[in-house]
Amino acid sequence: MATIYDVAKASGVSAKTVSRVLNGDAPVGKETREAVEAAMAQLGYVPSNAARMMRSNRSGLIGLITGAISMTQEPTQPAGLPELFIVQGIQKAVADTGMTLMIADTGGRISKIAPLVNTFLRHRVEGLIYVAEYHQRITLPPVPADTPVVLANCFDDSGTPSILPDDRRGQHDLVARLITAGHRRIGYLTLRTEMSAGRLRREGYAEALRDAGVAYDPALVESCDLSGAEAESQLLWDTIDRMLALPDPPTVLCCGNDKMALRVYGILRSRGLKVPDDVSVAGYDNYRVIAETLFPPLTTVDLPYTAMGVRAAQRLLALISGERREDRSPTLVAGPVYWRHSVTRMAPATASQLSIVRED
Amino acid sequence: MATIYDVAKASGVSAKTVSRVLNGDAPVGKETREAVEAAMAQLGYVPSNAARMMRSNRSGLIGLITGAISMTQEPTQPAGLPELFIVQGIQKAVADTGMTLMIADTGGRISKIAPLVNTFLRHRVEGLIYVAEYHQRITLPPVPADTPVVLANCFDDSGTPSILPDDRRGQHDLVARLITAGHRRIGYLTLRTEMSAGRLRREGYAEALRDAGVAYDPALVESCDLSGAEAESQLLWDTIDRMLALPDPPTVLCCGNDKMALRVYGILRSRGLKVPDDVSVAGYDNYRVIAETLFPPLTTVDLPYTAMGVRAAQRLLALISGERREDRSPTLVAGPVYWRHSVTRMAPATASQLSIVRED
DNA sequence: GCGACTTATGACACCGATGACATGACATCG
DNA sequence: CGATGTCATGTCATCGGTGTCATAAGTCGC
Repeated sequence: MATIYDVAKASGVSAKTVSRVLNGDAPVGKETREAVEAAMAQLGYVPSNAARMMRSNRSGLIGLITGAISMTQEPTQPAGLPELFIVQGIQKAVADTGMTLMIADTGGRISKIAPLVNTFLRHRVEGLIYVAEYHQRITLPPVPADTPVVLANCFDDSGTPSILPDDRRGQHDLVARLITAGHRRIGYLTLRTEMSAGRLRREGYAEALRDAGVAYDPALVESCDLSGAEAESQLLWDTIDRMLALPDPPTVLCCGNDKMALRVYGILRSRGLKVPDDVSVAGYDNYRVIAETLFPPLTTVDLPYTAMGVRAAQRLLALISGERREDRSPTLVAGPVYWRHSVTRMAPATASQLSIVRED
Repeated sequence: MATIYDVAKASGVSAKTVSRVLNGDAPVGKETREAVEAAMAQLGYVPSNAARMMRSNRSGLIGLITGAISMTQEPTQPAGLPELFIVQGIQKAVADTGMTLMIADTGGRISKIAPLVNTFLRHRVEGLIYVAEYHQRITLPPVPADTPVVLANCFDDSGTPSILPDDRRGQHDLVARLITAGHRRIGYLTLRTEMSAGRLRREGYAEALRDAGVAYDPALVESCDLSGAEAESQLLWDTIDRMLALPDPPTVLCCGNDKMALRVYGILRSRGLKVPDDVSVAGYDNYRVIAETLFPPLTTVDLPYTAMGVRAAQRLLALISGERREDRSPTLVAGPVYWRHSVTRMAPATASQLSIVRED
C-alpha cells in the first residue's frame, strides 16, 4: 500500500507538502496541489489513520457497544430493533461531526462487553456509548476517567450520564388521552414490574387516573406478561374474561406493549367482539410492524428511539469537548401518543391539555 | 495515557520486555512478568493499536457496512432486523478468530457507503463485508484488489463473492410440503417480481408444482404487494374474494411474506373463516414476532440470516488467509420450513421427500 | 568440561504520518 | 528602500509500539 513518501516522490515534493494537501492546514500552490492530487489518485493512496493518530493523538473515533440479543429471553421479542433505531439516531448525530462511529456487537454475551471496551480503548476512542436493548439497570466495566461514557436506554448506579425513554410520562399521556376521549373504566394488562418499563408505565397509568380524578380499581390492573406464548395467551384470555365479566367492565384495554395488543386483538375477535366498537385497545412501543399492520391500526405510544440516539450522541460530543455538568440525573425523552383507530371517542374531545400529541 | 515506556520504567525493565509480556511471543522470567503485569495494572496501561499496527502492518480489523434502513420504502417493513441477524452471524464467526469487527451504518444513505469504505481503508481493515437489508443487486465503490470483499444478502455484476438466501428452494420446499399434506389448489399471493425474492420464490412455487405433477393455475397466483397499508389490505381483500369464489377454490393461501400473512389472517377472520379449518395460510420469512405470536402460529419458511452471516464471515476469512477460488457463483443458503398450525393436513402425510424439515 | 542450545533481556532502527521550526521568494508599507 | 509580513515549501524529530540483532547466563549432551 502506497505511503505518503511514495506520493511525495511521484509528485516531486516533500512528504510534508503532501500532508498539507491532505489536510488543507496550510496554503499550497495550485500547480503543486494538482500534481500531488494526481499522484495520490494514480497510486490509489489512502492515508493511514494509525500513523496520523500517533502524532496528533486524536483518533476521531467514537465507540458504540450494543447488547443486541443479549438480554432477551423471549424469542418473539422485537429484539435488536430498538437498538437499531437508537444506533441510527447516534449515527445521524455523529455523521456531521466528521468523527467515525465504530459499532461493536456483543453478540448476546454480557461477558464480551469488557473485551470490547478494551478493544475500543486500544483504538483510543474519544468517547463510548453503550446501548441496551430495553430500559434496564446495567454495570459497565471500569473505563479511564478521561474517556467519557454515555448510556442509552439503560442506567447504572454510579451516575454515568444516561438517556432513557420517559415511560411514565408516555403511559400517563396515553391514559390522559383515553380519559379525554371519554373512557373511565380503563383496563390495564401490564408487563412485569421487574422491568423498569413495566414499573414506570404502571406509575404513569395511576398518575393519569389521579390527575383526572378517576378512581383506581385494582380489578382493572393485571400482569399478563409471561415468557411462553401459549401461557401468555391463556393468561390474557382468562384476564380478559374476568374483566369483561365485571359489573362495570372496562371500555378500553391498555396493553403493556404492542405485541400483547396483537394477541388481545386475536382473542377479542375469537370471542366475536369488534375493535373498537365493542372494546377499545391501546398498546405501547409504536412497534410499527404490528401497530400499522393490524386492522384497525393500533393506538399506541411511540418509543422515541431515534431521538434518544441523537440525544445520547449530543451528550457524548459535549462531554468530549470538555463540558462538565453538575446535573447527574438521566435525560428523559418522551415519545408522542399515536392515536389510531383502535380506540373510540366516547365523548366529544375537549381541548387537549397534553403537550405532545400526534394523529395519523 | 500511559505508554509502554512508562510501564517499562515503573517495572525496571526495557520496553521490549514489556512488549514480550503483552504478546507472549518470547519467554519472560516469572518474576519479571509479574512485576510488569503489576505495573501495567497500576498504571491502567492500555496498548495503542495505532502504534502496534505501524510496525506489524496487521490491523486485525474486519469492516462491516450495513444498509440498514437505506433501501426501505415501507415503514412497516421489518427493516434492519434481517441485517441484525446477519451481523450477529458474522460476529459469531469472527469472534473466535481474535479479529475485531468494526461495524459502520450507512444511516440509510447510499451516498455514505463510499466514505465509509474509505474510512475502513484508512484503518487498514483486512477485509470488508457489505450486508444489504433485503436480497438485491448492488454496486459497491472500487476497493483495492488486496482487500477482499464479501457481499451478504446481495450481489453485484462484477462477480464479488456473495452469500444469498435460497429463496427458490425455500418456497419450493414449502409448497412441496403443502402438496405432501394433501393440498392441490395452492393460492399464491406474491411479492412484486422486481424484488429478487419475489421472482425466485415464484419460480420455486412453480417448480414444486411441476415436480409433483400439479397443474399451475394462473388464477391462483396474484401479486398483492403494494406500498400503502390501506391499498394492500384492499387488494388482498379483493384477491382473496376472487380466489375463494373460484369453482375450485384454493385450500391454502401462500403469502409472499409473514407480514402479508398477518393481514390475511385479519381478512379471513373478518369474513368469518377460520384458519386453518376453512382455509390454511402459510407465510415466508419466519418473522417470529408475527409467526409465533399469531393464533394459530404460522407455517412459514425461515430466512437463515444468522447462518448466512456465519458463511459470509467464513468466506471472508478464507479470502484473507489467501485462498483464491475459481468458483465465482454465489453461495446459496437455504432455510428450513417451520411447520406450525396454520395449515391442515388433508391426507395422511407420506414419508417426506424433503431434506430440510422441522416442526415446532 | 566444552561447544551447542535455550532462556532472558536490552539496544536500536523503523513503521507513516504530523508538529515545530527554518528558509527563500515576493508583496506591502511607511 | 529596508523592515515586515505572507506564501510556499523543506528538514527533522517524534508519536508508541515491534522486528532484528546482540548479549549474557544457564543447561545439556557426549
